[in-house]
Amino acid sequence: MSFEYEYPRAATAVDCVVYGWGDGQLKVMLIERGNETEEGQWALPGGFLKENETVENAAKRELREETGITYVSLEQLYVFSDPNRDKREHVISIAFIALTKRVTHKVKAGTDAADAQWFPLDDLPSLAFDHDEIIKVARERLKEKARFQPIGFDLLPTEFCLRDLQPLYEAILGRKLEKRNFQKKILGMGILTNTGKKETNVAHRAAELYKFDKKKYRAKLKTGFLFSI
Amino acid sequence: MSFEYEYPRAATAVDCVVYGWGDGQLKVMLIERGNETEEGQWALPGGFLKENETVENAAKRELREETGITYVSLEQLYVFSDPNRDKREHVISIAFIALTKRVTHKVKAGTDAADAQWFPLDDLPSLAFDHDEIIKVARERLKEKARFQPIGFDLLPTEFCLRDLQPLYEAILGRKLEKRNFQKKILGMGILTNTGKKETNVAHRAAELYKFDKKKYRAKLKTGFLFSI
DNA sequence: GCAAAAGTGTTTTGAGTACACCCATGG
DNA sequence: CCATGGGTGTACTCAAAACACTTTTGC
Repeated sequence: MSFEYEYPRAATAVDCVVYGWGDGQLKVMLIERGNETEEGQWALPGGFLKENETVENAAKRELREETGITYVSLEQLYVFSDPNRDKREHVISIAFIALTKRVTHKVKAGTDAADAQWFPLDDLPSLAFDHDEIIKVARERLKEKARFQPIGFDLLPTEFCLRDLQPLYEAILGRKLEKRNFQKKILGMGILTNTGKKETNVAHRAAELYKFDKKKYRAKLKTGFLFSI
Repeated sequence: MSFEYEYPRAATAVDCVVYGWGDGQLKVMLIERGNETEEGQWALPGGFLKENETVENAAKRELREETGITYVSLEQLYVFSDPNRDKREHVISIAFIALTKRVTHKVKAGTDAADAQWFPLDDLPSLAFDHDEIIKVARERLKEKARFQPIGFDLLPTEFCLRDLQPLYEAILGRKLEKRNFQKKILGMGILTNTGKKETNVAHRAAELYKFDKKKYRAKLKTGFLFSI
């Protein structure tokens, strides 16, 4: 079967930069390409847009199919359209950033992917296509975004302590933060709820566990509040 | 002539939300569609991606062809990919935001455009496709972007006075600013150069003319400086 | 000289910074 | 009872906000 058009068309693909947080490091999910172009190379999860599908749905679908990852926050990152970015032909890629809480969940290689694995952001293998470029752009975006949007909570478990949050922000922003001021700022925003629970299995005073309160956050937004680190 | 592919492909288009500043108002450039789908409707300048062309170049080309606008700052806005956004078939649109200094320049309708015209942002005609949605997203982006990036200077002539800059920012941000504090903040940033020249033809004390100093701005950025209004 | 808008001084407030300290817990 | 890290108090600094004032210019 084949499809005919009056004018030439570039193929449309989606690629996802999936961030996770584990072992005190930012991580990115990569797949090892199966029986296709650039076989055996590590690459971002992604694939071609199907008929009558939004790019958002394509990204969700590919992520599920190739890595088993499902509930994540997805956001458009950038469009990469250099005619030579894919050796085969002109393929434009709509890149997405995804944030996930579950770095330890079972990752399952699927369709088109020989393997799927988390890699520390600062120790990545060589990548297929222009995916190193995509990751570079994504890294910048993550940093910018973290300054003014509460994305830290998307990378941590639902309940977390401030001792978990601070190193995460330090990793994203690439600089040290002062404990006291970080705590005052975050708690002072009034967008966290104290669960009353405490950390367990630590050899010192247990930290309190908080939850991000999306309702409070949205309400504050409407009154001109700006999250800012 | 026709083009055949193994799988179905959506068509790729680009659309530009071009902002201008004139008569104390934010304006958007629209074209009246010629001999095509939705003929006679007003729409954003844009069109289909050509073979081996980046989306950025396509946007530049369409802008030139349809409106005669050339040197502008262009930036990716968002990808609109609802399968029903175009009645004909699945067309995904890569939308761009463009800023231009020259609201009064000669606008020339060209290929595929019966007419091209500036419209005040708050008094737009009904639009083809999902272009009202695109403009809505662009409006939000402009506001966000203006908070932390010096885009105001892209909308004003190279030389301008603070009296011009302030109402522009008030229009973009949708709120009044205090004269003294605005001036202190902008000049305090150290990214403007006083040209030594003054306003002319005003019936009161002439304001000093400034230039945005891109070099100074870039240098400051490296030292951690953040533009912020 | 008067109207109009440019341009400047100054106080108050609150957030960000830096540093020092007390508290709870496991071993 | 001590090491470890959680949690708190507070002085200092500086930018943002609010408001009042002086200066320049055309008519």
